[in-house]
Amino acid sequence: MGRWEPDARGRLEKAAMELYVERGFEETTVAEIAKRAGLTERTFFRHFADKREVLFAGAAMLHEVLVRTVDDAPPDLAPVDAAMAGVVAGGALIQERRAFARRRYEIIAANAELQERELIKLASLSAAAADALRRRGVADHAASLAAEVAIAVFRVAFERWVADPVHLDLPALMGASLDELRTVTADSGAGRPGATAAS
Amino acid sequence: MGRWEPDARGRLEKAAMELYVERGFEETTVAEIAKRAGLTERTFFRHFADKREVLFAGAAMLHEVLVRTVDDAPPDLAPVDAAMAGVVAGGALIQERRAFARRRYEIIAANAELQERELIKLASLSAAAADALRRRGVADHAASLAAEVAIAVFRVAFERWVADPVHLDLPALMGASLDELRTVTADSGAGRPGATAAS
DNA sequence: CCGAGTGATGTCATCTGCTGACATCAGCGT
DNA sequence: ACGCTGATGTCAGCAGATGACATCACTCGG
Repeated sequence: MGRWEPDARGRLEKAAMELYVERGFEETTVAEIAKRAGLTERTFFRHFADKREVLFAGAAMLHEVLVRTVDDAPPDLAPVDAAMAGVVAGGALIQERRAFARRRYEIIAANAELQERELIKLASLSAAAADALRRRGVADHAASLAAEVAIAVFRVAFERWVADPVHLDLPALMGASLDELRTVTADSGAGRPGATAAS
Repeated sequence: MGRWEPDARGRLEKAAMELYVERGFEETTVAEIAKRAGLTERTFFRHFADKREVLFAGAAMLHEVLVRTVDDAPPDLAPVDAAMAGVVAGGALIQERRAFARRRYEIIAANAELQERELIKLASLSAAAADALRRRGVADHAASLAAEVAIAVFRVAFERWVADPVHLDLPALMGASLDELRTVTADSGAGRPGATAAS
């Protein structure tokens, strides 16, 4: 038996989630989290860079899956479709943790600081996807744009998914959102692919 | 003559910008800013919600111009084009403060906390643009998507603009980026507007 | 079996961002 | 002249975050 109870990090994560739900993020102090986990404040900060990070540590897996999927996508897949494959894979992952994802979303939606952190995580996902596309030979700006589009679709689809208890299939919602984006984005003088009029 | 030197807020802003440039954002304390402005720490927080907000207070104008432009755009303009008109107007505004915009960008680029704030400001811009589009009768999700696309174009074009001293015309870069996005987004089986294969 | 080293944790001290409560005082209107 | 208002100052205090150092079970070489 160890000197300490095992899985300190896990206990901290659990305690933090509970408290964030019970009384809100701002109203929860790190000292309280640590106490509930049977640890000290100092130890909390050894496991998580800051109070917010508890909710985002798991995002590393998302990052990894997204990048790997883009890397492994068929080489002839168009940039946007490759990026979409990545976010769809991420969506599948999220769907597996449906209950957790929704609780987490609620917490984040209730606090501006957390939304900031969420946005920068999404931005870093976008950057990673863009890098992966460049690795496939996609030109610089095209890669950024395709990645931004995919993440935008991800974001919009995810919001639809959390908001609507009927829509169970996040990847499907992403596909639908991409279709919609293509319709919306299509040049108003339709049928002229490539052309544009940015006035 | 007043009891105090005039324009306390302006002095704080100036002092903060100077110090952020001189020694970096993190390394600057609010007490130092206040001291340089001839005021107290407490007064700083009466003018700015937090240490970061100094760099973002001016964004209100951008917000306003963007929304007004979308509202005033010809009613028959396609959603994406209306949103683009908004961000292009914003781009023109930024271009007028070219030197400031670049200094500010440097400061923000050097600090993660500031990037978080920047992202949430952009997100709120996107939300505002989407609302304006809905006011024009654009459907819910289409509005979100068109706004997200416009902001993505804004972001990418802005990065090109700051990075490259040769490209002086931000609005033009935005137009070009939109074209590129349309090319990238276009269905790979080109010429079939509306169709897709999100496999 | 022992002693040195390691790694996770605890303890303590300190900074800094931020906030509430209350005091101060010039200028303004009546 | 009087009181109100609004911008500022003063003071006290909490919470997040970090550095320095102590502790102690566990491990591994001898």
